[in-house]
Amino acid sequence: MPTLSGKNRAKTAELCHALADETRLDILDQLKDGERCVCELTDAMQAAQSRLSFHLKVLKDAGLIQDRPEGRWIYYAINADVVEELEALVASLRVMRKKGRSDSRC
Amino acid sequence: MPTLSGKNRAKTAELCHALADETRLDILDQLKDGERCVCELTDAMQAAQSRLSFHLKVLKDAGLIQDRPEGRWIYYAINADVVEELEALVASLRVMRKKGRSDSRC
DNA sequence: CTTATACATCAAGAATTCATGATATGTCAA
DNA sequence: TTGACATATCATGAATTCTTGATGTATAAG
Repeated sequence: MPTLSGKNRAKTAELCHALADETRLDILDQLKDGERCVCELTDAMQAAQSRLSFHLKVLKDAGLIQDRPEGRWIYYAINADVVEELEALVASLRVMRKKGRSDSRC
Repeated sequence: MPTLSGKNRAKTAELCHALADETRLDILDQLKDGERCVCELTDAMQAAQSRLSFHLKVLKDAGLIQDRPEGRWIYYAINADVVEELEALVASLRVMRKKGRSDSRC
């Protein structure tokens, strides 16, 4: 579970960093409807193969996508579990309704 | 509304980039329970003032936080609207249940 | 066994991001 | 008006990230 504070904070930052690039958002948009192999992505997007490979690795290292080798191809798909964790993370940002100041002062 | 594709994609990347740093996650964690001025954050966290100011600007430019000047202090708070937009964005990553391959091929 | 295809990885450089220390701006108090 | 405090901004350098083109590896077809 990625969290704002504590020992998982670095993992949270890594997850968000994986989302912080337009090429990678494009990839996720392509994967939204199901798995795709790299050559399909290369066709659909305007990106050199090594560039795609680089970004797929960033997404995979962050845990956002999974790969499934099949013969000569490797199929990538969004990791549904991590998406649920992301939802929990964003939910933790919901502002407390009590606008209450703390008792600290400068 | 930040989206995966289309003209808001850059805004989405900016939002996620703002979340992709441990110092900024710390700041958001501090703001979770209500607004704080910079000096309170400086006390609570282990960060030089100029460093905090830099990261507050990143968060503010991305729309994640708002500021409210009051006398000599500036109070920062999480922007609830943007959090809701983030929730919608993450929801759009939910995997379609039909694992169906598309009709494309390599 | 040779060749083509799908993909990963590497090396080098450009661009961006971040940290730090110094300086600037504005507000309040004495 | 002088000085202290809260905060922003700037300049510099270090570190990280991204792109590109070249090379490596595995698989499959002929």
